[in-house]
Amino acid sequence: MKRTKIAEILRTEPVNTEVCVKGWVKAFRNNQFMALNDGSCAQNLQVVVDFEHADPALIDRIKFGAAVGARGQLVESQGKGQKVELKAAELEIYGDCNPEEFPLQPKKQSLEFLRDIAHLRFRTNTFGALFRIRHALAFAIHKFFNDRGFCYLHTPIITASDAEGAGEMFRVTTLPLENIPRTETGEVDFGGDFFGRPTNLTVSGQLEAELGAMALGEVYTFGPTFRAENSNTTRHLAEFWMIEPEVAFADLNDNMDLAEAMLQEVIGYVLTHCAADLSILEERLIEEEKSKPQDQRSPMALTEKLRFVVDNRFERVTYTEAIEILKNSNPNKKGKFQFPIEGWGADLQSEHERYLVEKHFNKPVILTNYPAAIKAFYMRRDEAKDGVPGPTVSAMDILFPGIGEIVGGSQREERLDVLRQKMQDMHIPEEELYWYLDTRRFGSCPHAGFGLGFERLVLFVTGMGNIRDVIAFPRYPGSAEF
RNA sequence: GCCUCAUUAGCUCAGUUGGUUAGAGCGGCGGACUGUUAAUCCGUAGGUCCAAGGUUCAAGUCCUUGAUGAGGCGCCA
Repeated sequence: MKRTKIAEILRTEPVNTEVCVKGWVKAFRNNQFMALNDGSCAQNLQVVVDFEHADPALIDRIKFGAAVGARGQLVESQGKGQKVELKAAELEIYGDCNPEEFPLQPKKQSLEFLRDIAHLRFRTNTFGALFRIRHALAFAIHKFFNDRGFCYLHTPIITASDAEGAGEMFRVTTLPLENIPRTETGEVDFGGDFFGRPTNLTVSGQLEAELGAMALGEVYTFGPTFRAENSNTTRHLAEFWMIEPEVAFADLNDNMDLAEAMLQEVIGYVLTHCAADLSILEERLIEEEKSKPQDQRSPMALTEKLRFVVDNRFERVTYTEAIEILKNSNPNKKGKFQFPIEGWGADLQSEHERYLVEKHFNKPVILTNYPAAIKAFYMRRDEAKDGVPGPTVSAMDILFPGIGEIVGGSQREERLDVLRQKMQDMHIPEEELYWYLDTRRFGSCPHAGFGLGFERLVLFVTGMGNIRDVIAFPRYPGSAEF
């Protein structure tokens, strides 16, 4: 008999029909009540076993974690806690699960322990909910761009340019590491390497996305991204997924509008489509925060926090205005900042960003028009402005409470002469990026785009604390298990 | 990479000023019960106290080094 997914059964409640379900045992109470979960939704289906007439050897194999199939009548439940249940006429054990060896237990287990058994943590309620939400977010992002006529562009994962300036890269090579070929001058001879030149894993698809936008108009990438930085934080991964839209004939304001609309729409999608999964994570968070002192608990529950982000405009502030706010802030005056605000020009530290987002504005903040000196070469130089001490670029960073920077983007420098000058100033070799400069030579136009760290978005939406817990198999310094 | 903290049963943790035989809850196992909701009740087993050195009559406890983990910072998405 064809199996029906539990999500389908709980939605349609086909009482008094015969159904077949297959899943994993979440609990077996009273020798009689099996809670079965097949991953299609957060809820379990209660399967009632006729223990008086069933084979005791079979009953004995119904253990936490076992894979089981059940066929029988779906009936209204006699007990409280569920509307319908399955009266099992036939049971089949697909895979036994020895409780003496199975690392998971039907109880709360720490996220750190579960990270060590990441191949099994999908089986927990928390990670089941989390990965369904992660999927919904990914889908909502594609839907958002598709609805607006964007073209999904697959940019290369292996790249030969190391001039992108987005951090340390992973080298890709087929050269024998135990016997590296050298040139006469002793340098590594990449002539015999697979691509005949040094190559790396991509740190960004942006430059290639710009090429696509210069013809397709509106494109976005959504792919794996790699950074070989020795970053040990709850917000960094060596392998993560990034969304990078790029829009022709768009300026910084269009860019901000797009990013804000996208974040609000995809979070809204999860609120309407993943209510049960969200409430599992919300409960988990509330439980976890019970052990924290009152003043360290979040002021809003998870769904309330998400609703707030969806319903309120993000605060848009220039870097120059932010410096003024920070300079006059209480923590700065009282010397509470580890890095005091000296004046215009320095990059903001995370304590400053946190103050702006979590204390001063208490909502997502878009910081714009940063000093040119602390931003990438491809960002568009602004016109000089009264009250702004130095040159700035049309950059924007979106800061979220608890996460920090979730989006980084800019209007791009479309003027060939200005771009070449900046590359020269920042020692970026023109010959390596001739193809990038060609877009400015032939039919250049104003355009803008941004990068969204997908795991940071998942982190925010699920309320998890560590980015290593929102990707199935995290890669970070010293860790590439599974 | 830097700073702080942690590592004791399968899991989560307690362990006093260095002092006899190392404790709990949950989980496991055995049994009872049988409309339960992380079922309940009774019983029971389970330990290289992260590793290696050191101090001491005596180390889970103090010191040194290392490993692993967590949190913070930097880099950034």
